Amino acid sequence: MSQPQQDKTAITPTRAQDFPEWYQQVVRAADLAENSDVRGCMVIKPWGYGIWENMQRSLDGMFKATGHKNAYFPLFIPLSYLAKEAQHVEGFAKECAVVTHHRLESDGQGGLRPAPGAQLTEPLIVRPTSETIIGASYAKWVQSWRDLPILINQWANVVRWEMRPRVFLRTTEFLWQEGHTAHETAQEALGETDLILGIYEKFAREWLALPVFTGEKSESERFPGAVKTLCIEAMVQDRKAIQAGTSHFLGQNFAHASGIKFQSREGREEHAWTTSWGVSTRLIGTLIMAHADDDGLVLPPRIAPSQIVIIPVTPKPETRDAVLAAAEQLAVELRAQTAFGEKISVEIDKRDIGGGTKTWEWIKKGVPIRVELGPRDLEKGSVAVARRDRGPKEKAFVPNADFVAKAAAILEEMQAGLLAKATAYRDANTVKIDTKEDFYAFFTAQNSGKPEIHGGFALAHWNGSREVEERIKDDLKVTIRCIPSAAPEEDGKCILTGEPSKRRVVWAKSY
RNA sequence: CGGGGCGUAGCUUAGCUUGGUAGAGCGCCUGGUUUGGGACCAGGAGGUCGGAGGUUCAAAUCCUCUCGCCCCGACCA
Repeated sequence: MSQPQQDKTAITPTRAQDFPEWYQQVVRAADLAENSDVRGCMVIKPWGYGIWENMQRSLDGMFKATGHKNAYFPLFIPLSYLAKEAQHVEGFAKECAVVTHHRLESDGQGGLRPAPGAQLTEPLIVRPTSETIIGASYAKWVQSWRDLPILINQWANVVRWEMRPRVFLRTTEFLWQEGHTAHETAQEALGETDLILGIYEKFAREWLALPVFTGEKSESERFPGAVKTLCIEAMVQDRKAIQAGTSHFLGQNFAHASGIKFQSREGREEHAWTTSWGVSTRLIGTLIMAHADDDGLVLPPRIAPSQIVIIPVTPKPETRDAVLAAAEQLAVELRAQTAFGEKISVEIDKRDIGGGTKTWEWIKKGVPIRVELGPRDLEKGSVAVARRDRGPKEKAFVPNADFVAKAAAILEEMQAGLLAKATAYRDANTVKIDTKEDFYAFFTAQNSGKPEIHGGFALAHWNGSREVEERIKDDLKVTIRCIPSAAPEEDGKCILTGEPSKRRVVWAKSY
């Protein structure tokens, strides 16, 4: 049966029909990334990588502004380093790629095999995270309290051999930044952990248009080896939670493991207090699931690789050159405008393909503003402006100069609109729950065979025990996403045991 | 690693039960007609049917082994 035109969506299935499949289709339709021949490893295509570059640039600026510097440490970590921190080994040993040889030889059948004579005396692991190898350097660098703090970040790739990969959300190799700092006192290190969490929260809100809960992880969700893990948690459109960034206070655990010692102001030998923190290409997956719709990606203007695309309409060869020249001129004028404190980014799509196809490609890629410019517009001195936060057919004909003058304001309005929409959605699906029955009902789908979108964030009391968490996880696959830092103290009863509790925590199903 | 499923053109796949040597749609290329719009018509390129072995006059199809991928669980930025 053919669908009426207005019901047709660019992405099938829709979010409501099959959210995970919709996600995959958006990644493909927006030309962000594709699976490679290597299991769990993706190829990030230019449009996807452009988003990552913008994320890098913005975050990097904020790290630098708070005194951090970039450096780079090895991809390979000696196996023995990982073993230095007990919790850390337990957390990562199961998912490590291991390098055992340094040479290949012919296997006599036209193929290659690792040369038996070229076995490494100590295997190397491909970093799943760099605490241990960076710690080894810090141990050499730090002698005195005067050498502290060390505030370093690195942009790198890491490998975690996960069981079930999913593009951007959980890939075997992923790109991230990992900050590693060492401090003289616990208090200073805790301050660093908070500072970074604040940067992550600000970045999520102001750049990604994502409202997030900030808070601390419960013991069972903590980073392996950390004393305290802070996080930002976002809600996406299937109402699940996604951990979008973490900032860990590592106490002296890794300093002991790596031997980061210094002589204090009092002349005593002490271990440094360290932190580590990171966000990854998972943020791109988060962005997609939070903002995209049934016509494809919707990009917050502040993070879009191109904020405006100009689509020249060239129906007749005789007007083609004039239209292209006008498009170039419009691009120059727009690029002179400033939005969010930076030059507006503009792209002209001159490809020789059908106009409709071209328009839909840009809708699916989520470019914030599409501008059509054709011969009739030239005569009238106007352009046709379409916004990604409005319907695909909706366009406004505005005088050229007016559009140039208003472009920045439109982009900023769209950015604010996306945040408002995401916040309203998050708030509408965040509920206080006080009884076990309500809690279980909230997280149980009506249709168990093919669960519909359900649940959300539940703010509920908890007795603080690991047993309750595990019970709820086993029953419902629901976990504590964070113990929110902003939540006021409030007397209540644990959702499961009825024991007294001082504070509500955030529960949700998660990615 | 347990339990299911699947590997046929760039993508989605038909054919396999009942062996006779490969078909479609989309995409791609060329030409034409269109053109404020995901258009239409015509022609064309592209496949050692995941790999190896076996049965047979003959294998995408039957048998054995092997590799890879997807889904469901435990784990995770």
